[in-house]
Amino acid sequence: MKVQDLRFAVLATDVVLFSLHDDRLWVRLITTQNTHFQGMQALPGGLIGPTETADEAAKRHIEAKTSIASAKVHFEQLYTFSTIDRDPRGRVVAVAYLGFVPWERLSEVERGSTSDARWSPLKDARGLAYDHDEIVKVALARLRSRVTYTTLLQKLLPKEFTLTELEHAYEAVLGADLDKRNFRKKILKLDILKEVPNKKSGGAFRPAQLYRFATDKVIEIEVI
Amino acid sequence: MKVQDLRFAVLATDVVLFSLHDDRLWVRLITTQNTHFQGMQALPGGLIGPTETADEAAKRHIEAKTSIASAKVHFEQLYTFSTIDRDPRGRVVAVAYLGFVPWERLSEVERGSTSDARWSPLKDARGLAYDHDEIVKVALARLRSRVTYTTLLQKLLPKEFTLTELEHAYEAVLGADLDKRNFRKKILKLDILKEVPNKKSGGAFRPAQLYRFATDKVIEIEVI
DNA sequence: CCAAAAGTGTTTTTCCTACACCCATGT
DNA sequence: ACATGGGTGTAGGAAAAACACTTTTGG
Repeated sequence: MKVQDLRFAVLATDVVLFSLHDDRLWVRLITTQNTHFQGMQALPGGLIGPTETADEAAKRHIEAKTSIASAKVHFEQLYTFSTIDRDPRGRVVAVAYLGFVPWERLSEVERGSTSDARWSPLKDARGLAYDHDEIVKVALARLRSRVTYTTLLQKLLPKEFTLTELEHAYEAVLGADLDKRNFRKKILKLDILKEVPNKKSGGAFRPAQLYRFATDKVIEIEVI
Repeated sequence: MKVQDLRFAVLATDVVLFSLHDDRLWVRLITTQNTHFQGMQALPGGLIGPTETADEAAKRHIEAKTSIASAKVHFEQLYTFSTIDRDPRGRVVAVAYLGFVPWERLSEVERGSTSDARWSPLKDARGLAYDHDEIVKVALARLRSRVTYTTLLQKLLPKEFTLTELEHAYEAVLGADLDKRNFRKKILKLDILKEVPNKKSGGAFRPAQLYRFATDKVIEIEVI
């Protein structure tokens, strides 16, 4: 076997970029240029270059394909998909990533749609090109799992938030209702939140205390 | 950019193959052939071929490099390492796997050492070639984490085992002592074990009840 | 003063923890 | 009969679950 023959595969990355808005999970989708999947929706992604890591490629393609500043996005490696015929153009091995961005950090243009990219409610994100339905399925399972034993949700929330907003975030991701009083007792006892001086007066009702996470790092916690 | 330039990387797989024996974790190591790491120990692994998935390559190399039948091994994808200079020979992206094999299922030759391959206590597995120290570190963290919320340990135990053996397995992996009575109550309440009719009479003491896992599948459980 | 979400406490039940002795067997 | 690991119960404390009313604000 010649060295050239060893380099048979193209390396790519695909990103499942999540945001949380309107008590629902959203995913950023693009319109694929691949003629085999004419006009279909797909996950943003692209090739990994000779001088960059998979992480760097994921960040680069998020910027290029979805017009969202990658500095706002928290990335985690998800899984590597290496099925032989997953791309009809040839052998492409994809290192898939999870991305998380707080809706509140997005600019008007980043929230918007173009003919090339848009936010879609997660539950409508089906019928995607390639094996991207499968990737989204794995992504959601990983997200749900990690949310129960880490502080990953902070990457989907603004810096400051109310306990009700945090509870709704858990409910949206887990697809389950939580008891308000028990949730508050539990989350405060974990000692991962800091009260901030300000309150959020959102309308014709009592203003809510704002909190932030004590650290920017995603850490392991007791199970929610 | 020409198509040939896109195929710059060699794809490889490395396997952290664990076994449990003598109340300790062991890892299968090989002697690397790479001249840059002359005579050093490394994880078993090798190139991914044009007509196989990463999973298939991991299985193939475990057979070829460590003389252990891959049918006995439970594989899980660990992480993909894509640092640019991780292999001095050129760009190699490695899809790393965890492997688990019950010591009791190994044949005499599979348990043994050759000049090419051997079992090493996990805590002695340092100073490995490439970035394999790092891969082992990630592997142990993943193993410890998964053991607490899944039935993964079944892949390191024989089909039938006593509760004491199961407890010792948890203690070896987690590096912590557990209370015998509380452990038994907890694990039995989870309802994942089946009593089998036989007992294990190991010597000059009361024979122990044998159990097996109710299912071969690794499932999620409450935290141990 | 009304609508809307914020915020709070108690009781019951379940689970966790700590801890020590008798049992069945082989030699 | 003794040495060895197998096997069991209980009490006290902590955490989980279930559950409803008062507070604060804007309109």
